[in-house]
Amino acid sequence: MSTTARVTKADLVRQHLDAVIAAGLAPHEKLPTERELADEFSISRLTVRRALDQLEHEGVVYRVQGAGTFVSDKAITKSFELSSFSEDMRARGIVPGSLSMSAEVVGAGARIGYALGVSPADDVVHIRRVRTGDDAPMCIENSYLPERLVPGLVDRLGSDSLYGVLERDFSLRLERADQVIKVTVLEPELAAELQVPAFSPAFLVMRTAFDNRGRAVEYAESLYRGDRYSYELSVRRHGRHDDA
Amino acid sequence: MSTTARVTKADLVRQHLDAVIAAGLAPHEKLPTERELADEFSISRLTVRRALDQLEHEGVVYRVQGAGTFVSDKAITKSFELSSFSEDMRARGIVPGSLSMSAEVVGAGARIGYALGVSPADDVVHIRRVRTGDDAPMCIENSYLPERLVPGLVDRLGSDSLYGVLERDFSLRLERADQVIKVTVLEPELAAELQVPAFSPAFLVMRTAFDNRGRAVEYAESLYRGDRYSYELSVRRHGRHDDA
DNA sequence: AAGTGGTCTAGACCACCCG
DNA sequence: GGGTGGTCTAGACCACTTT
Repeated sequence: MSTTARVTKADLVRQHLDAVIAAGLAPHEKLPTERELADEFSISRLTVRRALDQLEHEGVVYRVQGAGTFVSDKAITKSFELSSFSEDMRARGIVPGSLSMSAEVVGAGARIGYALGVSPADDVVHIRRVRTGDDAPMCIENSYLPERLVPGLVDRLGSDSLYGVLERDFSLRLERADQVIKVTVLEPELAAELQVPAFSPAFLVMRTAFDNRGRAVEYAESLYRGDRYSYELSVRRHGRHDDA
Repeated sequence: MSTTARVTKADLVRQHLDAVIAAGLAPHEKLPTERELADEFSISRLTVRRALDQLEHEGVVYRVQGAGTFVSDKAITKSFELSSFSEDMRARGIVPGSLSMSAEVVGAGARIGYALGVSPADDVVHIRRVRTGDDAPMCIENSYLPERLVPGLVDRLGSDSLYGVLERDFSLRLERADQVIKVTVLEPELAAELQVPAFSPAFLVMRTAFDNRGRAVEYAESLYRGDRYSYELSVRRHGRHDDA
């Protein structure tokens, strides 16, 4: 089904602890010690620690040196992830859809070329979509991808998700994205497409997505209607032992 | 000076690699192998991997199994971090300041009490500030903290940063925050405080910050003017070996 | 086939918290 | 002082990419 997805021992421990906590461990209750878990699963302590590292990273548990590992106080809103529009909507319990789509190959031009790190004269695939959530217009999205990385993409765009096509047909897996989020007000034409009053406030999101080799694969500018959409994200303190 | 801040061997390797990359390694250039670095520093490979884990996490390098570790393509907009307003502004090269501040102890009430996980009848410290960037109003911020966690806070609020006081006087270190970001338009009174036209678009940010034990320490509602402020963040694909 | 990163082991010592 | 998490070692085998 999914793509390789090797299950490690640390994964098994993490899932076990997820289940144990969900089954009824209250906030601030103590988990088994790392050495106990290592014995129980007949694995090394380091492997147990990798499982706990991830749970701590997600805010599910916290650790106190010399004392133990404990369940965090609050149920966590899932950490912010790179996700497609469809995944994002489903995670919110909204049914995603698409009103219209057009795709064509055009010259990159200065702005798009700069964002993707290609020459302004290079070809890019331009995809424009109006996305819906529960059948209401939600977002106008303009995506641009270097044609060189996705030859023939325009002919493969069915009703499938763009990210699905990228992974299946081009072995491109997006790993990271930089986003800049601004607020704006909608010009009458765009407001009409989103079925909101002219000059309504909206999010303007500029996203550059990169694959596992750090290559810019997609640059997208999206307008989300402000009355229906919100960003939810979880941030952490860094804690590098640096200076400056 | 700082708070303990033990320097690990992994930290030294990371700083070394940071410097090497900054000194002139181009995107997609190959770093030394993990085994070479382990020999060079006379440490174990696992320790080298911990340093590379962090650099990969920050988007500075990427790794390809069977091939090597490489410098990422783009200068990274630093991964999104929990930071105070002052830190945030300084990171953007803007001088932070404060126009006005008021602090008082009030009853939590339903909404604030719910956000902080305390009784609506409990006391909270309410801090209202108008924040400036390069001497222009940037943000109106209303913060609420459970009085029980920060007794006497109102008397200790000088010109110091709130987060600094929390750590120094109360040993509260904020580790994580959940944020919801919406767009809104500013009522005339608030617009006047931010020195923008009435009904200008703005960010409305609701943030709950937690300490290392997962206790809600601060709930804040902030209004950022939309013409001067933008969110910049970097997101990654998750890759939990889960399902559902 | 050789080399690389990914996972894992069975220990060790240290720093810290608690009874 | 005993137990806990934090760091580290010197190996090992596997999966993968490259030549």
